[in-house]
Amino acid sequence: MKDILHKSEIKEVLDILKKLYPNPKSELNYSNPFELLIATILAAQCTDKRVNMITKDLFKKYKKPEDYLELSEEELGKKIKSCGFYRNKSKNILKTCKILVEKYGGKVPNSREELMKLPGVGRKTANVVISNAFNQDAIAVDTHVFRVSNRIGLANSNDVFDTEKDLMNNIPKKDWSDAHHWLIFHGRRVCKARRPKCEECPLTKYCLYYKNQIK
DNA sequence: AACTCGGGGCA
DNA sequence: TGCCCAGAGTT
Repeated sequence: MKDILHKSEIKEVLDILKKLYPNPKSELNYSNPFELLIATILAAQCTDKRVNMITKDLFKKYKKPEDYLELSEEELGKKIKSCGFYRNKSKNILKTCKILVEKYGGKVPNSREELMKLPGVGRKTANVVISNAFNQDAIAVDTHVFRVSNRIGLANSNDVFDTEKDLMNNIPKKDWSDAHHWLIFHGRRVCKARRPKCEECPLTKYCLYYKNQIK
């Protein structure tokens, strides 16, 4: 028996989140699959605003995978330094670009399986790319989406894959993209990993985590 | 399952 | 100063 809210409660929760975060558009709104891929790799453990600062400059000169092959790890590392973990990210991006050129003709593959073979691309990044750039059914589960959705009862699993399935079952498809951002915003501002601000949260009426806490 | 990578924003 | 951050790879 899964500890998940009823359909009617889920609808109310989503309505509350919608009002709470009326403008859920991410800073990472790249239409180009390649730029979306690079921006999402950079976004690991880093806010979208900072990634946007980096890519705004980076993408002026480096638009295609081929463009990156002339860069050394040190050179690219310097350009992306402010987003953190820059040595790993630089190395992975250069390897990924090399693979994109040599194996995929400079294009970004459109399947999760192929994307996850690329260095620096895990399930979350792959899901971001296929859902946003290739219009496929997927919900990218990052730490915020995972924590918040499992706390309030939109999902019930300690596994990312099952959380994805729960969310896709419980949220209407038209809301997937927005709900992804609602959960992230709420996770950052209110439903934080440590010291969640339940006293400010309009979802406590429904929240299973809150109900378990107060007794 | 635990560890590593990390500069920068903010209290 | 210390805490925290739109993950992924390695051991």
